[in-house]
Amino acid sequence: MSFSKIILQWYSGHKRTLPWRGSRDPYKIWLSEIILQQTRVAQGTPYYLKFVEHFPTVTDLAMASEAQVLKLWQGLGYYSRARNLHATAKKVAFDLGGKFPSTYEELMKLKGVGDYTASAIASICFDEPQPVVDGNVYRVLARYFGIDKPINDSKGSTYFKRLAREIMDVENIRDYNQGIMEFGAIQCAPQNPYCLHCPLNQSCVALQKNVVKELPVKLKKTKVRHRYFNYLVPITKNENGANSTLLRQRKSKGIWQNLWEFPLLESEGDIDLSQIKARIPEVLPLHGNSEVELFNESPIVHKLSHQHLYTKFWIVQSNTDLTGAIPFDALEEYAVPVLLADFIKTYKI
DNA sequence: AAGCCGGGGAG
DNA sequence: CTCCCAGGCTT
Repeated sequence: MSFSKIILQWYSGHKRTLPWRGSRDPYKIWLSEIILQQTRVAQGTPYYLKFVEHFPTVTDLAMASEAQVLKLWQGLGYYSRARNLHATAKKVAFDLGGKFPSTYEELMKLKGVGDYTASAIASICFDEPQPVVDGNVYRVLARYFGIDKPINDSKGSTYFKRLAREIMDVENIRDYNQGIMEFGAIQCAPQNPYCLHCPLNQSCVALQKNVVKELPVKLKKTKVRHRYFNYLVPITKNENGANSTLLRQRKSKGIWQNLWEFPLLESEGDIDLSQIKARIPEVLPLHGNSEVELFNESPIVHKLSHQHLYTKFWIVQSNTDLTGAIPFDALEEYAVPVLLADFIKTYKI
C-alpha cells in the first residue's frame, strides 16, 4: 500500500474528536488554525471554545474591539496572531461580505495566513489539493524518507514542500492532510515514537538506518537575551476610596504589543531601592508622600523563547491623585502578560 | 537568510 | 534543564 493510503487508513482508526474537526466552515477552520500555530492542541482547545462561544461568526469577531480579542487571547502567547486575527475578521466581514476566500492563492493574502494555514483551509474547507507542511509533517517526512536536510532554512522548507506535494492524496486531501499531521502528533511523535507498532515501519528509512532520534534536523537554537524588568505598582486611593493602580499599554514593537502592564523601569542589571527611587520620575509623576517597598526579594524569572525577564515588582504607596487610575478590581478587564497576571493573582490574596 | 514573537507540557 | 508545539512577519 502507498504511503498516503496507509496514512489515510491509520487516520480513519486513530483520529481524535476535536471541536473543529468535521466542520467545513472556513471561519471555524481558520480560527482553529490560527490558534494552533506553534501551539499544542491541548493548550489551544479551550481558547477555540471560548472564541466560538463569544464570536459564533466572523462578523461577530469583526464587531468586537481589539481589546476584547486580546483579552480572550490572554495567556496564549504570540499576540500578533490575535491582532492579525481581528484585522482579518474585519476584512472578511466588512470588505468581503462575510465570505472567506475559497482558494489557496486568495487565502494567502489574509494577514496571519501563511503557506501552512492557507493550505489547511483550502484543503479542509474546499478540497483544494494543497499539502500542509507543519512541524508534524516535517518530522514524518524526514524520518520516513530519511532526509537529513535542515527543515528550517529556505532550501529545506522548499524541498519538503515539494516532496509533500508529490506524495499527497489529491482525491482525499482533506483527510490526508489532517491524517499526516495527526500521525505526526500521535504515532511519529518527537520523542520515543513507538516504531515497533507503526504501520509504516516496513518502509521507514530512518528506522532501517536507526536514525529516528536524529531526525528531523533543525538548525541552531535562538540566543536568549537577558532583561531586567522593574514594575512599579502604584497604590493609591481614588475619589471613591477604592485602592487603585495604573496600567500602560505597550505600543512599541517587540514583546506583548498592545497588552497592558504597570509602569516599567528596565535596567541593565539587578538594581536596588535607591536606584529605583532615583528613576521613578521617568515613569510616574509622583508628588506628595510616597513609600516604595519591594514585593519579591528574588527576581521572578519569566522565560520567553528568546528572552529571560528578571522581574521585580515594587509597590509604590502614594497619596498622589494619579490621573487614569484603575480600581484594583478592574485589572481583570485588561489583557496583560502572564507574568503580570500571576503577580496580580498573588498580590490580591 | 536570519531574527523575532509566548507560554506550557513532556521527558 | 531541553525540546517543540496544526507558523508567520519583519528586517
